[in-house]
Amino acid sequence: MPLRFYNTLTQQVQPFVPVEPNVVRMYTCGPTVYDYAHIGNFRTFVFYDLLRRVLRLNGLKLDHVMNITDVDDKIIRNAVAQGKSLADYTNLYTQAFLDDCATLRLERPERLARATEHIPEMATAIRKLEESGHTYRSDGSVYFRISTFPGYGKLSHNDFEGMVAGARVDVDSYDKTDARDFALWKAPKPGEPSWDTEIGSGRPGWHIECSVMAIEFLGATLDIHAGGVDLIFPHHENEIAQAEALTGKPFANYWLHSEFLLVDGQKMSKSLGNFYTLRDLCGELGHAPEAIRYLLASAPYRKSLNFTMDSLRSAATAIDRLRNFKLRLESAKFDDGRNTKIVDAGEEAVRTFYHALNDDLNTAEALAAIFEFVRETNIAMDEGQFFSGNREGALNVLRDFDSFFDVLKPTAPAGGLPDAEIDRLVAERTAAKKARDFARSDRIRAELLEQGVILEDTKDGVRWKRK
RNA sequence: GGCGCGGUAGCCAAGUGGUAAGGCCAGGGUCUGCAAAACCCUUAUUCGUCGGUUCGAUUCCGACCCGCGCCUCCA
Repeated sequence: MPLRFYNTLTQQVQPFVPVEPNVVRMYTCGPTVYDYAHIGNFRTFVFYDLLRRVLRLNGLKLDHVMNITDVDDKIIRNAVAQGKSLADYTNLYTQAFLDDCATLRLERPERLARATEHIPEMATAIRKLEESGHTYRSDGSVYFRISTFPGYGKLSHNDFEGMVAGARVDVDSYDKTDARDFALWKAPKPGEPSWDTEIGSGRPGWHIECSVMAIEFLGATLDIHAGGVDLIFPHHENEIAQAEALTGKPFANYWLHSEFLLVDGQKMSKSLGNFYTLRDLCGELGHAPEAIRYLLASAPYRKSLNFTMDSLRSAATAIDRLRNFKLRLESAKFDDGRNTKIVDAGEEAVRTFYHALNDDLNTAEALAAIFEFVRETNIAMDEGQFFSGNREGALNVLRDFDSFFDVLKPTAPAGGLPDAEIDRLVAERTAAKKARDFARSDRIRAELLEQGVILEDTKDGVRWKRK
């Protein structure tokens, strides 16, 4: 199946065709680095990662830009409150964000763009918008006049016609002339950071940052612009207005939006206080990053996903099942031969897997295909119908799975026994067991368990894994 | 009020105009010195409610009920 996505702009699932064959110019809205990101935020960042992977699976080369908003009201407020410079304050959370992304195995975009490093370009864009009559000034701030952009509302499918027609344009007013008008440039305030630019002193509004950096790096028309659904209005709507007023060209061909992570049926958010950071979950609560990644990836991105500790444990168990399967494939002894039914099942699973991913990233269906294969193959192994010639093919199914989901490799524990030491203890226990010294063998088993190592006695011998 | 999303088993969650994927939990079993682990099996006559179209609807249409989100910053 050719790759296809649901496009918020057209409200339809459409085949994905980049402007330039084989290359995808993509812009995704990144974090505002005023605090640690919570896992609701990371649902969207995981979505970007999956999006990148599915595009590459389709042979497309990526040119992906993600912004880091390192200047905004909250950042300024917090930095001032802590007596820190803007840079000191934002560097801390930028690094934390990047570390968290690495923990969740998120691929790095080709480019990360920090807003404060592109202020002159923003000023130039605003000047051009002023020259073409899309703006007005008020108290040193510059506002975008949405009545000058007829397409306003086309992304969020809001009809602002009546409002715009009825708006009285009062050039001399110091207020916004229309409730929907938004700030491109904010006047400097005492005690707050500001930049001297060709349009005067001040700092950029949030929306202009994305439009300008996207155009700067990727050109007037993007293939994909993505973000969370809460950004559709007003952020992305405003981005379109600015960018298209500036270039006269469509800003993005495909708009992709991920749904929220919910807690007890409500949006996870800082303001509601119902959030967990990655550090909360992986630190004191002891959850594995892979489980979080799996959970966030397991439901299709356009469906809101209810987060519970149960679902997180459930994700961890599901990963265990896959790891056990892999371990069994690698360690069990099989008779010579090859079962073509298993070969066919593997091919079918992989086919269904990719088919589902190409269908607007249907990760739930993709997972189902893999688990079905796992069950079929386990049964074959139980019945002695799985042979050495099947091993490689079955492992390849898992490799395909993991090149996308990326959860099979356990995150290395800090400290812990080295492999060689574990092997030694296992051998010691096996010897004790053979001598029917069960007290001793049980003691070694318990010791290893305490160190987070689980032993499994199988008919082909003992194997171990880390918890 | 406008716009958008959703209501499928105990929980999470796919899906199709032809009779309900998958994961977790639970129960049962295989294996085992005992365990643990692992593996297997079982678990929705039913898809928010009521109408309509149809040979047939969970799937299409209409109405209604409920939940959530955006409309101010927000992934």
